Amino acid sequence: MHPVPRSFYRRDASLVAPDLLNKVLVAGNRAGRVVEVEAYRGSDDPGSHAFRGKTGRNATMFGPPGHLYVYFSYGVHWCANAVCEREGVAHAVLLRAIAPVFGLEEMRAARSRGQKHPVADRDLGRGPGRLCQALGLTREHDGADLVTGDRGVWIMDDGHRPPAIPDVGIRVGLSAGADRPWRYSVPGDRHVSGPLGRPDRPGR
DNA sequence: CTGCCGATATACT
DNA sequence: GTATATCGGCAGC
Repeated sequence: MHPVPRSFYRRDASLVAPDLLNKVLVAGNRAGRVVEVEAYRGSDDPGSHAFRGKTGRNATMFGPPGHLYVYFSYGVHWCANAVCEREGVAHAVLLRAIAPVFGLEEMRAARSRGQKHPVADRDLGRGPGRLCQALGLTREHDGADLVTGDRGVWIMDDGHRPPAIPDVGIRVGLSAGADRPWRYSVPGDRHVSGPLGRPDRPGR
């Protein structure tokens, strides 16, 4: 069990993304296995926050690889990405879903606040906003180093390999760049969000 | 299960 | 003003 090294991230996000499947995302005393991701390729990708250049929000994407880019979405939810490629090239991999591994009750407490019913295990980390809520990731984790764990957040390799043949599909919630097949997930895993999490549905 | 709606920060027209 | 890398509640099936 060791942190994924910096060199892992210093590549095109569309190559890093499928390799992140089955890695372990750790935040404090909570952890989950990454089962769904999307690649965003900066200035080459009209679906990327970085397509039109650097802003206050996306500055972390332009920094060195192996750091966490966290942004606020729809004025409601946080979403977390692993920054890829060398400094100045704004590639990133959106962490879309985890299968909870450790700290389930902390996750459930974080996810159930202000809700009618306690959240089921399957829904703790199924979706990018839910993933951040379950792990307690917010603005204060933007820029965190995933290799050194300077803010208690790491991506670890426990020897569990990525799927030999991941499910591949189009990215969720975009209009610009919607045609690019840069969404990857672990086949058959029930913690995957959207159509790929429901076998024999469109999107496969 | 599906579809619609509201919440509302950030970036852009 | 409009769009967005989302989610939860509710209506209806």
